Amino acid sequence: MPDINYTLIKTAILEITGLPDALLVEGGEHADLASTVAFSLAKAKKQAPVTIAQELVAELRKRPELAGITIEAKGPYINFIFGKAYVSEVLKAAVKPGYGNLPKKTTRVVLEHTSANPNGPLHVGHIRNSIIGDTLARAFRKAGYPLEVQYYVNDMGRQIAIVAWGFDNLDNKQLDGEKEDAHIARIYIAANQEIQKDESITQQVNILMQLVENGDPATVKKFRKEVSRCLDGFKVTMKDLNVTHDRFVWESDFVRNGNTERIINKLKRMPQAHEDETLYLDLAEFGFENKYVLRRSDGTSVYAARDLAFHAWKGANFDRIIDVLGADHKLIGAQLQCTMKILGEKVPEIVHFEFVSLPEGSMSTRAGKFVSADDLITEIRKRAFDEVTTRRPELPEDERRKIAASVGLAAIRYDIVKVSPEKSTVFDWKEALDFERQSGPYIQYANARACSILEKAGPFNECFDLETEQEIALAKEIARFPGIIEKVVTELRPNILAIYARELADTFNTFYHYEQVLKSEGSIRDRRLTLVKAVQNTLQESLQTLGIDAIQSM
RNA sequence: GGAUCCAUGGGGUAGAGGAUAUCCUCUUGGGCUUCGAACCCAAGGACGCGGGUUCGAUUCCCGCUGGGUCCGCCA
Repeated sequence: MPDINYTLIKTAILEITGLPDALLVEGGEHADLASTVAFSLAKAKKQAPVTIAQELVAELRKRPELAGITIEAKGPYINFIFGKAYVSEVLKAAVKPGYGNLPKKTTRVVLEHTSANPNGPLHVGHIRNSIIGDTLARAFRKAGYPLEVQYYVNDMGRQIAIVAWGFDNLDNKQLDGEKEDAHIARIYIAANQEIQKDESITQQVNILMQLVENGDPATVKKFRKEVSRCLDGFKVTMKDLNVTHDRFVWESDFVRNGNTERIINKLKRMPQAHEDETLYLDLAEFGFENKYVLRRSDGTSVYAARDLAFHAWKGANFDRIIDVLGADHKLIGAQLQCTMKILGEKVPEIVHFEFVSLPEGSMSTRAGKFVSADDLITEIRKRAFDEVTTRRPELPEDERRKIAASVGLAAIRYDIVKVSPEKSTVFDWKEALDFERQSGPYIQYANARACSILEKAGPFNECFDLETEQEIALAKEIARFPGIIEKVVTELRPNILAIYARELADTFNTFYHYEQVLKSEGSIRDRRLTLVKAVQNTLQESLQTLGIDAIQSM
């Protein structure tokens, strides 16, 4: 949404009509902006909306500040079409590096994402979290926010105790070429099978959990070793996905440094607190029917208590807290928010995404039912390499491998980020491996094509005066980019950027097929090259914000 | 049982209180001695059901149906 024109038009309508809302809507193919105020004035003025629209247009046209905008009534709609000066301004901004960067902010943001339990490799559900989180992180940085991205390491949960038990009691050899996280999953799955057979093992696991909570050095060391190994595996996967964290925060630190105990003591004094065998909060007055347990009868803290301590710490160090969590965390997320609020602490904003399941049902690390992100990455690179080899047989192999890695990454990230977080999805190998058409590679291709034109063109004089319908349509699409970045960070919906990037590529492809660039001459060639430069820059900025390589050749 | 999210062409998806509902796939028909066909153009096909709010609802509210998720001294 073009800010200056939007504001001018809105102000003018409000002044003329005296209404509280200018009822501005997207003009679609009719206009750049439209207003439906004529409808709402109809009853008060006792006139037909069509008549009112015509009168308003006459008034609006008298306004000097709207001189550059074509204003016309079409039936009851008032349409605004922006002029050439506007388009020139857009182009001038869009050819510059960093187009779409928003003014620097001072609000310190902390964003937590992925935070998968270190008991097995990241699977295709976890990476939905990673990719939504990482894309949001990139958008926040582009929007000018100082940002820290954190991974919360759950290193003292029951699953880790089960892993530790498995390493102590089962055949724990790492297989040849087996990645650390895959190794841990294998032991974890085996240990769970043993527990199924022999319930007394649960008792041994409980003891391990008590030991770790009390800081028994040997047990702490054991837990930490396996958790670190698993994280090493995660880091490889995340590097392949171009996902980065600034800091890994360990859950056990919040027990060790006393923060958990401190927040529990504070919570004990709350009217909602109850202490019998366990310590829990009754949040019924806020609509939660179950107990919010903080401490077990054996005195150990549960996840919720440590999570509260973690969030209190985040609140002390940052102005805005954002967590990316799966739909399974909706209830505990809401309880966390509720508790932080009654404590008078900063309340985190939570971005929930719905589950990724397999055609045969839900994924489960414990049951060994999952598709690992590593397998997906391996497969897609293989396919991308074949595709690159078919299209570009003349390139040396290492270059084809590099392109395949970028294309594969684009396919995975785009496929995941393009879908609204609130939609649950079913993982499908065939669709995941299809990187053609409505995909990341499609957008990369548009960028590569624009790069190729610019390279062939050589030096040219920038010209910002566009003429044809296709040129102007493309410039207006380019104009939307900064507003898209703004929208992503205010609505916390990275899919908006994914859809925009695809639409920009669509518009460029249509332009490309309608208008000659290199074969045109003089100022026509100059202005079209300028436009190609602007769209290339915008595609590149969009792709980079999506965490996708804007490769120049593919 | 309670809570919560989702429901758009055959399949997958976007969108928004307003003008002819987006894109991919699919089917059919066109376009490469070309600025890169991982592309473009044309045609076909969809807002689950019932109420309500509104000048106007596919979009907001309620109910129903179907599906996901959650309701543990797990995390």
